[in-house]
Amino acid sequence: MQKSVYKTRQQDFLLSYLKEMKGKHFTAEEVREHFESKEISIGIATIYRQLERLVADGVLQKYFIDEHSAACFEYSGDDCNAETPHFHLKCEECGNLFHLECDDLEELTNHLKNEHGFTLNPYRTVLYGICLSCKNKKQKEAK
Amino acid sequence: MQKSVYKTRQQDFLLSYLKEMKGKHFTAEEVREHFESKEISIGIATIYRQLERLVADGVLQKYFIDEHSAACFEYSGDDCNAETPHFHLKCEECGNLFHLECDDLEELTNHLKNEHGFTLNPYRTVLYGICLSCKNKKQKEAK
DNA sequence: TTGCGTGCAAAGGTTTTGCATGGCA
DNA sequence: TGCCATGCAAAACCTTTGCACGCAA
Repeated sequence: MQKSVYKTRQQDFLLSYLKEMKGKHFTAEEVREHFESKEISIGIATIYRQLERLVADGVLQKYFIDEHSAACFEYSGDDCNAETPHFHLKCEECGNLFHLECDDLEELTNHLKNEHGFTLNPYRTVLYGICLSCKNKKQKEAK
Repeated sequence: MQKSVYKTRQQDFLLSYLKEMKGKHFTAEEVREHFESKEISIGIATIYRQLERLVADGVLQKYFIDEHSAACFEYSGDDCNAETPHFHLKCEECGNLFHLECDDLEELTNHLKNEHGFTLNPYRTVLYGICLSCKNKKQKEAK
């Protein structure tokens, strides 16, 4: 997918909404609902096409939280590296999504790059596990 | 989903196949094809139901490699911790999947646990990024 | 005027579900 | 015999695609 040649009403609406949602994640369906509630009509196919284009441009990040539910998108600005990237921690128990600042995990990124030649994409990566409160809950139950 | 109450022919076939596939990953469809080629008929619904049950039991791990393609399953034995767990590295460029031994990333696991109270599930986690050969390829192209 | 972007509806692929049947205990 | 597991087909779900039309440049 390449950059758009024409500017359209829909693109403007979309982009301004995405910027508004910076730091939050959303699905294609949620975008559609947002505009529906504002009585702005944008076809779902257009939304998918535009989101996909923005992902290709690197303006938008795409990742999956729940297996086989809708894809999540997140606005990360025009230049990923200028922003503070973060990892996503997903609790398998309660389903909550935590954002983890990249600083903490720079080691990981560097380790992968230096030792394994693997350039990690923190945006797309979701770390699964159990969060603290759920772990505590589980331990109590076990007693 | 709870443990099965009755033992069935299909469960036996499935489990022995899964053990055979230890360390490799497979989709529900691939399981179906395997048995079809052996002229053993197991309905796809049964396969999904059994796989899901085994995931709940912790015997099987489930993760997604490609966004919105089929889920991957992987047999990890009766006790995850007794085995050598590994992470999955997925190259966004060539699509290859690399297995990464846990030893290397124990630091990460410990860091998350100690600093953030997050107990990582390495099996389910897929780290996305660019592998070395793809990175080299890209740099050549850029010249 | 040219051809890209849009919208609709249909199709696509994976997974889940309802319901009748088969088979384990 | 009672009830769980199975199989089939249909449905559900998210996403992509074909095609005609509208609109930006």
